[in-house]
Amino acid sequence: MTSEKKMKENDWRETDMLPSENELSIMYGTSRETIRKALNLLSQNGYIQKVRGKGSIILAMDKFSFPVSGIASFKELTKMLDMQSRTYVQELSLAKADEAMRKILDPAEEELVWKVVRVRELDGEKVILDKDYFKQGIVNSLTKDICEDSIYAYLEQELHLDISYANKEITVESPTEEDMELMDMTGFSNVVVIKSIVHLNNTEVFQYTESRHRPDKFRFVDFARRHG
Amino acid sequence: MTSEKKMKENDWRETDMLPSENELSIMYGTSRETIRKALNLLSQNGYIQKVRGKGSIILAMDKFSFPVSGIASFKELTKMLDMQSRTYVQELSLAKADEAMRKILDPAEEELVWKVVRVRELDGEKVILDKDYFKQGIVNSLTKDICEDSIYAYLEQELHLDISYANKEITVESPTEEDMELMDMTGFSNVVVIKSIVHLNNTEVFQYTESRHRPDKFRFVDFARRHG
DNA sequence: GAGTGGTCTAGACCACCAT
DNA sequence: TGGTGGTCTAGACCACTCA
Repeated sequence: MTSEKKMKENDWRETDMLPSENELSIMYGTSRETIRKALNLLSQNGYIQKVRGKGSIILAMDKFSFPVSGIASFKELTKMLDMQSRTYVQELSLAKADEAMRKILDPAEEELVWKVVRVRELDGEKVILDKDYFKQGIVNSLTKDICEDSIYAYLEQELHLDISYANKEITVESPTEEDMELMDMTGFSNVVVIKSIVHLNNTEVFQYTESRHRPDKFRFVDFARRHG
Repeated sequence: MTSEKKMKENDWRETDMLPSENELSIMYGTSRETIRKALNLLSQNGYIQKVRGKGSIILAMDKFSFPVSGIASFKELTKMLDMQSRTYVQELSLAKADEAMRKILDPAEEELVWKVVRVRELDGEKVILDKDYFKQGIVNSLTKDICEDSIYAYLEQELHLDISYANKEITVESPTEEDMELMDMTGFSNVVVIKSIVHLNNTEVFQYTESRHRPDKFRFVDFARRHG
């Protein structure tokens, strides 16, 4: 376990100021540079704010806000929000990549691509349509049970895939016929579309995802800091 | 100038692999830890991908993608995208904060709040409505000329404000009467609303902004890495 | 002036990747 | 096995804040 992780475990929320970096390095029996790396992580994740000459301020956290910006799975999110949810697997197929998918996933010659279409029900309403595409060279087998549970848990815990980062794009579009068919769209004339290209640790693209949300159920929150 | 900045200036785009950290530390005559801090910045900003045991991979950048995630001003964005743009100052007033603004900005007793409403025209269409609120204790004076040019350039270069970070929320809402009045909304039944609370370096809130976009002109791109 | 965070150093050990 | 990035150290100097 790294020192960064050790730091995170402790709770200083009672006060509004962290001990100084020198004090912390003594308290944790580690060097100041190591403490600084840990504090920078906390700062980047929006927990503290460092001010030169003064110290590190603990930021008030809204417990009901959560970062959607990271690579979080649907199952985690509903759990966190304590929502009634169900997942319906609409399609699970393995086929040759079409032109668009070939451009994005760049599969090997003769390599097939998984297509998973899932409908998410929140509090009794079908409000999210997830379309995932995986390269078979990386995800060899996939079952309906896995798709109904959590694909990401399977990829990370069973296949031990080293998932690295995603390029994301959020836009607002008109609903397609598929959207209107599979989601409860009466009274809504737009969908929010989140397109992600997910990379492995070696930068190889292995997944493309299109998550289509009914606009009233969409919310994007960003608390992350950009600079130290 | 810090070493991090020195590093960024150089262009290694021709190849697809960076020299090793040891080589770089010799080339730049600096320590490996310093090189590592610079590379971590590049990694967090999506320019490179570090792989243990191998090296640092230079990621292909789409020149037409740009991060909206940071605190970027409208003027910078239109310049970057080379778009025809105009800004109309619809309202510039100084008044007591109402209930909602008091909760967000937490002004001092008797402190007034600037309200700026601006309409953004892109390629001849009014598609963005920006509503900004500033505490007068921090922004003493504000003119129509400043609002038509760039408020942020004024705040940073003239007032030397130390702007730190913003909490952002993106949702999709129904247009208000004001939206329909001030923007070209015919044929559109939603607006994308980006709400930001902007903090100074000492964590004090000094600005609240609501940026309301016609959905066809909204696009949010995120290339930033979450972990090293 | 004492204390704070910001930056940098020269060296060390480790886990991982390639050959 | 040699090279790579990941982590950590003990010390240094600086810019800034506050009493």
